[in-house]
Amino acid sequence: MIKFPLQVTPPFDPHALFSRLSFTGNRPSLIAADTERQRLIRTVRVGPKALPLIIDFGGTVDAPLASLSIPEEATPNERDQLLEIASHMVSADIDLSQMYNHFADNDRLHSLFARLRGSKLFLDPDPFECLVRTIICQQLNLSFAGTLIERLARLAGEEYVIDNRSMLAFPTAEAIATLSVEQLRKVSFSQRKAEYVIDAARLVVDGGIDFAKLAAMPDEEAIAQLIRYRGIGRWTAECLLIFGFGRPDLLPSADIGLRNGLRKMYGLSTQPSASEVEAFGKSWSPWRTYITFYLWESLRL
DNA sequence: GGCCAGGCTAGCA
DNA sequence: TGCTAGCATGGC
Repeated sequence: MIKFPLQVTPPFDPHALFSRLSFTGNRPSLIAADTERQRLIRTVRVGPKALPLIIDFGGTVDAPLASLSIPEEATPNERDQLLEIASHMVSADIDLSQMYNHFADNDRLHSLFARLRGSKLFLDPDPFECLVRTIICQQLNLSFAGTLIERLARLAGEEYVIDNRSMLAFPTAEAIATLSVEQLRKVSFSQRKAEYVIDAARLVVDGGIDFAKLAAMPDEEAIAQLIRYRGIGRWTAECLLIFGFGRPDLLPSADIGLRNGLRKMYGLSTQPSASEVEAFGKSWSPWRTYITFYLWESLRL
């Protein structure tokens, strides 16, 4: 492996990222997290090719250090893409100090920010993986969703050894598109979830879903395009824009985690409805994604 | 054992 | 347009 520095805008605290990974049902076969060494290991796709990468963290919250290790045989083009993907995954360019300053006189948000200072979203390396992961997560506890994601990867993804670990590459759309509903049923997917995942892969393969085009659209236009497809509702489209594209200002108002987080922050006796969430979140632009993320995070503190 | 889980669809009024 | 039963399985 050959190592390159990875610039990450401070403040940045990688500890939050590690504890969050297990909380959200990640399996080490997909993303290995070595908390002691502050090291993340996984494979990502550059085109159809799966390439391993290792991200190491260090430094301090206000002067973070990060590095990216990739295979020596990577071409210059692959190297550039891997650097871009790694930077995207750790939300390197996000400047949290702007958000902290923007809401400096909001007491509730201020204390939320103080407890989670430096927490950044950890994004999926590519939108297809994000879409499939999100569909699997629909209406399931995250732990079981993580199990299903690993089983899907075992059925259709390649196996690799990285850093002396046996790892799985997240499958390509082409590989998932060739699976049968029965194969997924056998590993505890529901009938519908199996259909949604395979249908999504086929849509990506045949160009019905074009991530390059979606990436160029404003949030609402992209959501409108995506929810035309069976199995992709508003929440799924919003999560794709958040975790796939890193869009900063989405409020997934139907999300259970967000509603529970709001309930906790405001000490509400019942879970707020989606329209109440909208009302709460009205003043959070242009940082609604990150405030949503901080409310998710607040649930495990 | 029962309720819930970082929803979505189809069917109905 | 708005509402809701049903989905399916595992975690707690």
